[in-house]
Amino acid sequence: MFLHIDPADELAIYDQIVRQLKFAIAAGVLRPGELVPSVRETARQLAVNPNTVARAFRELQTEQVLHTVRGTGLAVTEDAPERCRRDRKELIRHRVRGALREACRSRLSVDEIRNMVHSELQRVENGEPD
Amino acid sequence: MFLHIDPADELAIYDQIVRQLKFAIAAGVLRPGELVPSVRETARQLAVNPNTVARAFRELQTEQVLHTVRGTGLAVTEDAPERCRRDRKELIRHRVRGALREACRSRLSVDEIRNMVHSELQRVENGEPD
Amino acid sequence: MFLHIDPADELAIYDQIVRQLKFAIAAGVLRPGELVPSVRETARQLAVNPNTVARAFRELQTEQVLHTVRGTGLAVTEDAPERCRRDRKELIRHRVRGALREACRSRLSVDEIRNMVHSELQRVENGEPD
Amino acid sequence: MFLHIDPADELAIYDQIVRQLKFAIAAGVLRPGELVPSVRETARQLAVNPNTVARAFRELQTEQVLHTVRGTGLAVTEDAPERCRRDRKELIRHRVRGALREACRSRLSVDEIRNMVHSELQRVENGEPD
DNA sequence: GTGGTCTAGACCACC
DNA sequence: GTGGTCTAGACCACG
Repeated sequence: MFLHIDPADELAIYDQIVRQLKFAIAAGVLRPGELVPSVRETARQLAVNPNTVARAFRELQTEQVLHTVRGTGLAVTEDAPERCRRDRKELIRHRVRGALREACRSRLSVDEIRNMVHSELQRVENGEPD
Repeated sequence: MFLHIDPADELAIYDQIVRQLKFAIAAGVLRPGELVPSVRETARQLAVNPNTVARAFRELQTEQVLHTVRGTGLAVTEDAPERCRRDRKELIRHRVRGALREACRSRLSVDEIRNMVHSELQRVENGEPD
Repeated sequence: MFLHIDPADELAIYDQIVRQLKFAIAAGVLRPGELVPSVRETARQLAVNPNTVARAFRELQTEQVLHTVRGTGLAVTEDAPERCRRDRKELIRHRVRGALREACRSRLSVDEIRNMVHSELQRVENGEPD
Repeated sequence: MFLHIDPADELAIYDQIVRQLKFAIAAGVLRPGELVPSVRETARQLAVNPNTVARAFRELQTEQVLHTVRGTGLAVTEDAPERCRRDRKELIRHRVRGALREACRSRLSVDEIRNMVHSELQRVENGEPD
């Protein structure tokens, strides 16, 4: 299973599911044509409300990342990987930009920002926890 | 006036006020002992409800950044600057960390992350818009 | 239901709610992980405005006594009992100290203070009314 | 000067003045017939708003502790000492009772309350600060 | 004039 | 259903 929910994350649960599924497709873990686990099964494994999973999958259908296969389930679309790779970069870029814009607004000096970014980048590379 | 509300910001209005006031204190624009503009006056200038401003100020009181001077108004506490400078850094660090953690989860390569961060850092330094 | 509002109490309604909830947790009536009654339900039962209850609960969140379970409600945190027991004692101590300090300032003799405290202590033990 | 204002006290300034004046009369520091300092002079010495002092004195007149001496000022009434001694005890008793009632409501055991009261009583006797 | 409390009712996102 | 935010407007005590 490539999904996991972090209840502490400020992101909505359905959004965590959406993103992680996109990331999995972008990374090639899930390939075009493959079926994703059913809403019920996913909800059970993540221990979340089925409505939440359904909402995530609905959103992915609207974005044409998933499509229904009648009587069978939901499958990854042909051009999902391309779409997801594009999205992935934009999502991250948007978040990075937001963080840096706030750093700027707070009047931290550019050097302070640089140092902070570098130290945090190292933490992340090393997989250090909070 | 050092406050302005950005309706497009996803942050709650009261939280925008809280942060900007802290930033102003951290930057020395507002000094210990000074009175902040009254709730009503601030609400008028920002064109928001007085309750919203009151909530922001109340929060700043529980964080001991402001304290009431009875019948007079709200004043900046003696050690607010230190507190605010500390808070500012932690706030930014938390946000940067969140952005980088998501980048990591997205399975972007470290190089891609690095490049993105650097290009965004330059944008911010140059004050380029969205 | 472990909450009740005393309109005669000089304490603000939201503060009565805060304290009673803390006392209930300190006493083990409400245990970690349990959901507290919803804002709307509590407001209905106490016949006060939901905003007032929400304010009380919000305060308990900033004190880390409650935490939100998204879309579900507010739950008692793991270390709330310890926190509440500590708070309870400090709250009472502060109030007792205030009373005795005023007694002292009033230039009542120590013996008079002693006697008064003892007689009041007995009243309270016996549950006598005002 | 027998008056001093504690800005940290939760009691209103005018009430602090009222009580301390009563306490001074109860203790015989101020005697019947004596003039109290003028509103202006008192306000100057305490560094508070003259309105606040005026309110305190007005209240003391209503309670017949002070009375106006035309063209001269405010004087302590004949039976003020008796009145003030009675008031003093009731004020203190009320406050002590309030503290103990809250202690009781908090479900602290009687022994815990006893211990706390005794330790605080000693602190006060020794004039220890907060 | 100031802040503090409370009510009433609306709208939102999330589960 | 849940909590969170915001608006509107009232009332209070204090200085």
